[in-house]
Formats: sequence, C-alpha cells, structure tokens
Amino acid sequence: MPEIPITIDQRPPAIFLMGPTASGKTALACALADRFPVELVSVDSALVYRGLDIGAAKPDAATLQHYPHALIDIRDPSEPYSAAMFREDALRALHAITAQGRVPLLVGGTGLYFRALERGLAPMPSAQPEIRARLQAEAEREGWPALHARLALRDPKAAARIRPNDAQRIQRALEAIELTGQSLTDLHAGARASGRIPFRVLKLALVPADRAELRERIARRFDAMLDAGFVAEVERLRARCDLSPELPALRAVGYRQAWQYLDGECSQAEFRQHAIDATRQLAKRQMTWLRGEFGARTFDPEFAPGEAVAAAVALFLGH
RNA sequence: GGCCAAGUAGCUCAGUUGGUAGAGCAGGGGACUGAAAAUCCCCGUGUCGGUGGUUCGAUUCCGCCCUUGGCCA
Repeated sequence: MPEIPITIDQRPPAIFLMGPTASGKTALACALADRFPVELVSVDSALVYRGLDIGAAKPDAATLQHYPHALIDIRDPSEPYSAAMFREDALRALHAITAQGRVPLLVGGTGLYFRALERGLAPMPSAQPEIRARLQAEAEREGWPALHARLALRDPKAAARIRPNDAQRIQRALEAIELTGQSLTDLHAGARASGRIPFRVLKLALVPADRAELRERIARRFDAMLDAGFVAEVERLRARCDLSPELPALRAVGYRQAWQYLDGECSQAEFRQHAIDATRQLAKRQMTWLRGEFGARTFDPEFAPGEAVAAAVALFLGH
C-alpha cells in the first residue's frame, strides 16, 4: 500500500494584516484579538517612534492597554531605525508569541518591512553616518548624477537600476561598496542569507476599491488630528532642540508639513492641505506595494469586512 | 460711473514679435534590500473669459461685452 504523501507544514502560523493608512487596520486587528488567540505586532516605520502619536495615528493609550502592540514606541525620534532592525525585532517578537502558544498578527502599512520580514535581506553593512555625510557633501558640490556616474564604474548593474537623481539609493550603494569592497550587486547576489520567514503566513489586505472614499477618510482623520492637538505635539518635539527635520522620524507624513508650517513657510490652511495631500500620496504608494507583490487576500474596507476576515482567520487557524 | 491691471490645465502662473500652448503643484500609474510615512521614474487637448472684426489663419492685433482685483470719483 503506497504511502500517501502528506506534507504537514509544521511551521507555526502568523497572520499579516496589511493596508494603506486610514483603511481601518487597527480597529480590525483589535476586533480579531477579541476573537482569536492572537498577539499584535506593529509593522509601521513611524509608530516605532515615541512622541509621534496623534499625527502618526498611533492607537491611543487605552487601546494599547487593552490590545498591546509589539514594536510601537521602541525608538526615540532622534534614533535611526531600519528595515533590518525591524526584521530582527519582529522575528524576536514572533518567536516569543509563538512560545506562549499564541499567534502573531502583524498589522501595518510599511511594505518594505513586510517584504524584509517575509523574504529576508542580504547580508549588508548597516548605515555609517560619517560616510553618508561625506557623500552628501560631495553630492552638494557635484550633484547626484556625478556620484551616479562614479557608481556606474564600480557597479554597472546597480547604476543601471538606480536613477541618477535617486540620492538615497546612490548613497547607499556607494556606502556599501566603501564598507565592504564589494558591489551592491554582489552583496545582493550573496543570497538573502537571512532567509524566508519560518512561519506559515496568512496574508490579508484591506484595499479600498474606491479611492474617493479613502480620501474622505484621510481628510476627516487629519481634521480630527488637528482637533486632538497635533500641532502642539509637534511643538513639543521642536522644543527639544536636538531634533531636526532631516531625521527619518520627522520626515513622516504630517510631521514634515507641520514642521514647515511652524517655521512659517506656509499658512495653516496650506499646511492642512499639504499634509492631506502627502497622506493620500502615501496611501497610493502603499497600495502599489499591495498590488505589486504580496499576493494577499484583499478585502474592501468599504464593505465592513470584519466577518469575512474573521472567517478567513478561523479557517487558517483551524477554529 | 471713469481709469488701470488680470482672465490660459483641478490650482498658481509662463508663453505664442499671428501658424490652436507648457512649467510647478494637485491627480493617475510604477519602482523599491539597514532613511521606506523615505527616495525616485513615467503620464499634460485645455471652447487660451464671451462675442464681433482685421487676416489665408486670432489664444495672440482691434472693438464691444462679462468677471475679478486696484486706484479715482
């Protein structure tokens, strides 16, 4: 009698809940936490920062009390954070949750973080502020296209992929070459050594079919942020004097515009409009990630997807 | 009421010495390996306020009208 080839996936379960800003991820995650043995993990490059609360739409204190989220408020706004750090932090959180017999529910909208977690990252040196500062100064003299040309000599493949004005990527590529003596292309080819995520993953996404509705929500939510004291929050950050608008934390949507407004660069009305525009643009980029590669099962937040999502989760967990 | 200026893309404006027009922003699409809420790439037809005239041809020149600012009454 032939053996029936049953492959049992022994990896522990994990759930991704992705979606653009203002799509209702947090509320849905909390509702799932009421019904399933899940623990929440934030996948959001802005929520890691302490003091970015109102403007980042961070769940409020009461919500976090009832529904603890890992990876929120783990950095000071003056400190750097990165996809690689996220991956390490997230894996640690995932294993801890699994060890307790619970299921991690990763909620957020940062596409790169989801990808880094799921597929791993090539082994690469971390950022080196001195090198970046020097490259930045060179770019100010010669322009980024000149540095791009320099990159083309060392790593033609990377230069072909990276555009001559893409300051951030040119800087990173030159930095990596300088630190390792190897090209970015070779470093990437060295396999995603950190490997794929050792979990079986259910991928869910909240994707609004009608963008007009999302825009409405974004505008309404921003006005609510203003009422809740968003500007005062940014004034508190400015009062610290050790923070500058170039820091990643303060380039976050809303914070950058508020900083400019408080510098007197625009009126209150312009600030509001710029912040709303920037949020919509963010939502658009987030949706590009979701359409592009994640292969998630998508739900339209317009149609109260709570039950459908819960059903998918129940099936996945065998409840 | 008189004089002046302006009416061009959703918005702010450029421009055409007469051959039906292009930037920034907004918007749409895309890329994405230690900053990612970042960074970057692609996408521009609109009765050129209306109407008459001059002209082979008017958004451009001229007349009148409308609208909006400003100044003078």
